[in-house]
Amino acid sequence: MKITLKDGVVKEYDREKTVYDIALDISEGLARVAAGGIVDGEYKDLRTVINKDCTLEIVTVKDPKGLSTLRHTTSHILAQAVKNLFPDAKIAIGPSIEEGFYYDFECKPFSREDLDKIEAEMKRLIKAGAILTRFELPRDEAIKLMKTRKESYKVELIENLPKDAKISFYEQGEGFVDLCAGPHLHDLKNIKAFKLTSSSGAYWRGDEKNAMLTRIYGTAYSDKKELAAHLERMEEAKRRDHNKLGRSMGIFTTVDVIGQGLPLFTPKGAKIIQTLQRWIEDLEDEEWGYTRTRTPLMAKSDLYKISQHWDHYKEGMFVLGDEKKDKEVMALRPMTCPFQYFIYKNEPKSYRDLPCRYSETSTIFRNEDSGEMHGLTRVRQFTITEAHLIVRPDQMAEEFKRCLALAKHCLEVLGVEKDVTYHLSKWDPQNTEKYIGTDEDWERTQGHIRNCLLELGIEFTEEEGEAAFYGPKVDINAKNVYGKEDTMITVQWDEFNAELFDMTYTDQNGDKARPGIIHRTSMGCYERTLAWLIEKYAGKFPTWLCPEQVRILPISEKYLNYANTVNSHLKSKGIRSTVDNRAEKIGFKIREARLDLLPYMIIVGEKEENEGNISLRSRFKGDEGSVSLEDFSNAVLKEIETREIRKEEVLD
RNA sequence: GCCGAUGUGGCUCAAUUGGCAGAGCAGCUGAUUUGUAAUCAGCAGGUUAUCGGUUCGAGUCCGAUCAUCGGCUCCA
Repeated sequence: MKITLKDGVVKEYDREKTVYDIALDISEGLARVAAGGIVDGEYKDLRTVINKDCTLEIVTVKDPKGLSTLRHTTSHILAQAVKNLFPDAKIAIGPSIEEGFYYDFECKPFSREDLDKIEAEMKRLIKAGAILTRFELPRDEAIKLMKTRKESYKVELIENLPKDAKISFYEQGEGFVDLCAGPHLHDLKNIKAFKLTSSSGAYWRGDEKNAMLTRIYGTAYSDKKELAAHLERMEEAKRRDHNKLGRSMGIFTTVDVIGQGLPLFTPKGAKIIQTLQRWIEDLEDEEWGYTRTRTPLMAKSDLYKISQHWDHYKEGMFVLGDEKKDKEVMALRPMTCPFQYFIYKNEPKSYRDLPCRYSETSTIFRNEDSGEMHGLTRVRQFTITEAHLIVRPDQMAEEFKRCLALAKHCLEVLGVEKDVTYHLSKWDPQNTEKYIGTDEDWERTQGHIRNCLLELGIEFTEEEGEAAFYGPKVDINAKNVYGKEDTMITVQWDEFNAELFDMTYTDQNGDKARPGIIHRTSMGCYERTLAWLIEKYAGKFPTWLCPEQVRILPISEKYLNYANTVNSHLKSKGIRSTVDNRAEKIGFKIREARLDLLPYMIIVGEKEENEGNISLRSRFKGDEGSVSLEDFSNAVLKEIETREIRKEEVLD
């Protein structure tokens, strides 16, 4: 195999030793070393890559760059295989993504059998083992090349590139050429482990006005072992999936005739949500200076016209009545903001009254598109403890930071503070008609939020086009078990609504002044938060959140009285305990309590009754032997009151 | 909303080319009174998501609707 190195030197390599030999050449300055470099003794993970300047580079596929290059090249092989098997297919784009890659085609939908055939063809191409070469063409010639190959999507892509651009292509064997900026693996034999995972539809260029293409998702790893580990992780994720686990644990269900996006919470699920709600409400009121409001679940359309939601989101609202026929048209509320504004406006406010922190556990309704609904994370009715802080301009930053601090506290208590990412959601300067306010308004308010985040030392990214139409916000996001990101908490900086609703206060000079508004949640909506907790803990909730915290298992009915005594003792302390009074063997009762993921089991029989104590079995340590009831109940009570998250120490 | 897949007792799954809807677990009843992950026996449970069509005959074939799942788009 001949390879032209950076400075034109042509070298002959023994294919089996290529990677090692090129590594030697790198040490002599003939090729370049990738970031991450070469790891001693790990030559098996090294791959050669063709760079944009046509140099070869050694990367290790454990590095992000190497891994994404490997996946990107695999996506090109996918394109080639699809073209071989379905010659009418047109190729669109095929990038690497976080867990793998995809490629979009204009083609009939693919079945699993199709994917298997495509995989087989890919394996054949990889075995044939072409060496990739890169070449560049002037824009005109590049368009001509793709036109002769009838690749209209590629033509469109090139036409959107600058007129004087040189367009790069990669040739990857058997005459297949794909438009690509690169880099790519140099040698197809470097693809050692890949899998096509699924197929779906996707709009060309992500725009629903465009054609629906057929997308194939796949993944690739440096070797078969890592691929197998990834697939095993996916299986584990499926086991934790709240939509599966939440249903099988009897936390929620859905019913055809009730409707899509309208989950029903069973006593178990309702108890968890009630526990969360009581905690949040008391925390806000007793420690963070909030007051509670209670406002209607619906309002006349006039209200939403003032707030401008009617213009922006009418399609997403449940409207009661017909605008053309009815004198009064109502809508179920899609948010609580304006209702609380009118609580503020109920009485004149002085600068001394501010900040007003109004919180309400409110149920809101959004008519999501039918394809959007998912488990508990995307529903048409949800409940959220949301607040609106009406504050003086000089208080905005301080209050905003306090909201972030409260959010952080809530995340810590739930044990998920390390699982989130913070985002400064900004407007889209290219799409200003979607937003209220001027360029300066947005730069200023976004700047305020940026400063708050920096002052708190929070790591964050900035996202354009993610703001609310009335202001920028901090979104705190978490990933579900499959890696898909959802917003859990939001804190928004709003300088517009006070004007829309003519909210004022009297300042120190006796003049009317305009307050600012902070919209915020201290924790996500209960549905989504519950989903997140189910997945985080795989159903093994911290004790304070468990609907059933202790189950007492009498050895036989003879000890039922003692079991009831123990139960009464625990209940009197506010511990959620029950007695399993069935005439079953103890092993059977333990098995069921284990499957129900209970934190604590108490076993009582002759020995315990005589000695006046209990035998304890916990989810954390297994069989803990004999303990005094008083010690146990005090310890559990403390665990519940401090909302402790105990580590599991046994894996039986 | 768009592309695709799926839908059989509470759950997991059977049912040959269109030919009697079945099992395990869960449930109920009875027996068993049990010492750290499954005691035994019996009983009951179904308009095969719904509606319509083809057929002598439909869980199976066709159509529509509903729901669930994987994505896309959207998400105040």
